[in-house]
Amino acid sequence: MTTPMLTKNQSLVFDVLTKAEAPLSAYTILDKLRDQGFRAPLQVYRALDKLLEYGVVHRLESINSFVACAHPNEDCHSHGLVAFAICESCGQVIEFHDHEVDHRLMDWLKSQKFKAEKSTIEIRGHCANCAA
Amino acid sequence: MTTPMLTKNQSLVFDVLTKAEAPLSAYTILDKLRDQGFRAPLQVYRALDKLLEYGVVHRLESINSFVACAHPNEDCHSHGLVAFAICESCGQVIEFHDHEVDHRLMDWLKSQKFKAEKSTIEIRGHCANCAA
DNA sequence: TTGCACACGTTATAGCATAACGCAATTGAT
DNA sequence: ATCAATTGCGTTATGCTATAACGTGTGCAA
Repeated sequence: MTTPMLTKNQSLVFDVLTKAEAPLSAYTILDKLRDQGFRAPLQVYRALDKLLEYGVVHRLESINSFVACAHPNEDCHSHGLVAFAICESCGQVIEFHDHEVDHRLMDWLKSQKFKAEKSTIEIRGHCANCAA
Repeated sequence: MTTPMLTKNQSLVFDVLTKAEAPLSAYTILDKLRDQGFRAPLQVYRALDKLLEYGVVHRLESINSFVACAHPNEDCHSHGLVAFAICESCGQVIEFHDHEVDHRLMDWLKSQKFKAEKSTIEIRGHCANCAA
């Protein structure tokens, strides 16, 4: 998918996520945008829905947060599954794509005649810097 | 880990999950246990915490729900990562363990010097019965 | 110009999870 | 025996996450 022009709200939310060094919750984004006129959660969630649809933002299900895609110029939908390593100390996220893992999972799903639509692969732990 | 004797509350919660045909949210479990004297969410969450710790229950992060482990006699901690295929129509969950996927992910994590602690692999879509 | 699609704003509400308090039972070391 | 530590439990209150439902304005195509 090619990313359309972003609306004002979408741009604001995307900028906040791009500048952040760690994933942000929707409510944290809201707080960061109060000065630009944001007042309600829906303003954030609606922008996020679109950004997710465009593939420029990822949702981290295990921590109810959102990050900008680490591969801005590629198409996240085209390189298959995305995996995340999430540091529980510093919050940093490493994004990663692997065709081997993809294929293996897809083969299994196929053997079960399961039609995959969305996937979540998240590993929580400690990054190189934070691991004592 | 060997599973210790379950307390009354833990047994009640575990039974509900075992009998369920689909994952249940904590609040759904609460409602099903009101007749046995459950009154507050914490009663459910505390039991769930222990059952998760013992490895007899899994949490599905992407749908905020819980399922009994599909491999009651094995030790879920010993066979590494667990993956789930979750049907968005009927709610059915297929649980699955694959060493290939494990190793591939673990190798990558190692290359990043990332110390993994918890993992989430969840695929949402439609099962064989529900896929039109 | 009418109808449609879409983004937006607002209020209210639903759904998920935990903090903080106190009590009771158990265990185990001294 | 007794004291301290641990664990489970019950309750109230609260906080965080997400969406429903309503109405407005704008742009564009038939």
